[in-house]
Amino acid sequence: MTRTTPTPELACPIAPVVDIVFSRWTTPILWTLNEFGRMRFVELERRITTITPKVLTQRLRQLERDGLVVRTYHAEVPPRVEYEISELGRSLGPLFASLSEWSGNLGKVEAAREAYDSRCSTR
Amino acid sequence: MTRTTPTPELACPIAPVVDIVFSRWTTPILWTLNEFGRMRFVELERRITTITPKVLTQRLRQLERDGLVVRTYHAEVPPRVEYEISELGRSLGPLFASLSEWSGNLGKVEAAREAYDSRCSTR
DNA sequence: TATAGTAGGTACCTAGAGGAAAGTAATGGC
DNA sequence: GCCATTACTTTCCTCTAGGTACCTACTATA
Repeated sequence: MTRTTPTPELACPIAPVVDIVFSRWTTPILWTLNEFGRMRFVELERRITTITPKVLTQRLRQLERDGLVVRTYHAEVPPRVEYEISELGRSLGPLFASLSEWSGNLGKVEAAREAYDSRCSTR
Repeated sequence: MTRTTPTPELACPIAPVVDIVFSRWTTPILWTLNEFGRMRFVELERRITTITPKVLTQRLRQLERDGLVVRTYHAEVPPRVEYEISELGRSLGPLFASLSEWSGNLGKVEAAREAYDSRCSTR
């Protein structure tokens, strides 16, 4: 988790970024906050329908620690907590846009898979 | 693995791309092949120093199936296999460049972490 | 004869991410 | 008195990516 020395596989300079930004749940959370703005815990939970509260809390804490998300706690009667993307997080916007654009190629990936699978099953 | 129906968390349109391209080892493999061109198995193994042959094979097979990497087998005396990035894989180039650029922000992430940790330990 | 090199395959194990379900504190509404 | 709501926390369990270690076939070279 805490890598003090850059590990050798990081001869690849983008691996650390992937580590921080792109995992199963951090990506949907960041994308949602970037797309729809400030939001409460339950609202996030409802948008990212399949996430469990435990995991949502874990990922949000991690993203807050990494400075990508800002958490605001309002000590009210039913507690109210708001999450929003930080300035640093917002700087990922163009990246998300590129990814969104590249997702147009998912059809090609699917086609490649089918071709590969039929090549293997027929022989 | 084989998601026939788009799962609900994929209300986030970039999650599937992340699934295919960004994991611990697929990223360094794709980046290396994109950066240094066609390469043999052992050469990849040596560049990505900490990967084990088992995992390298697994990831290469997956990337080949997804159409991102092309494998060429030469039935020679000591067998020779070459891997290169496909055209589809090459289309990830700009993305990698953006990521590489964003990695300049890793210092900010580290600073945010230290700030967060000191905030928690002092109270 | 033995060793090294290539491109893997196989069996077994561990760690960490994530899922399920229930609990918690505080209080307003019925 | 009881339930609902919010934002979690806790416990327990599963599943899979990845690691370790060893094996394979084939041959050139020392």
